[in-house]
Amino acid sequence: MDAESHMRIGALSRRTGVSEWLLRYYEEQGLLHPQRRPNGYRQYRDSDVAAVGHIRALLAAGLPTAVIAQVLGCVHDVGGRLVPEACPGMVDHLSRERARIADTIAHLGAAQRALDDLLAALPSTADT
DNA sequence: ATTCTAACA
DNA sequence: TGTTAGGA
Repeated sequence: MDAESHMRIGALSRRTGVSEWLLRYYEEQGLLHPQRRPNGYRQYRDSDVAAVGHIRALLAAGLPTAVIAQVLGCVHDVGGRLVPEACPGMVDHLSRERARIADTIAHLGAAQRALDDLLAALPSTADT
């Protein structure tokens, strides 16, 4: 019932929907560490399919690749779930990152309201 | 056919 | 980013 436990870049690309180009980029950034075959081809493990999913999730969270590399090293995959593992400060670091984003949103909201006030006070636009 | 690295218009 | 060259 087990699918191929190893695959080359093309197969991983199809299984994840992530381009080969991006897959190589992830490796450059230290997010994936495929083994190499004698011929130099990258050999990915079945678990890399899930790993790519995690990478995309972390990327969607706005984390820089350097941080993602750290996080991946502090996490243990249990049935698709990311479980923190012996890396004190990681969850805290992520929480502070979250707080920083909330702060940025607050500032943007204030800027938006200020612009709304400005626009409301401006003469109506009647061009033609 | 597939992948690899490197380099270019 | 893409693409192409030149190999293995």
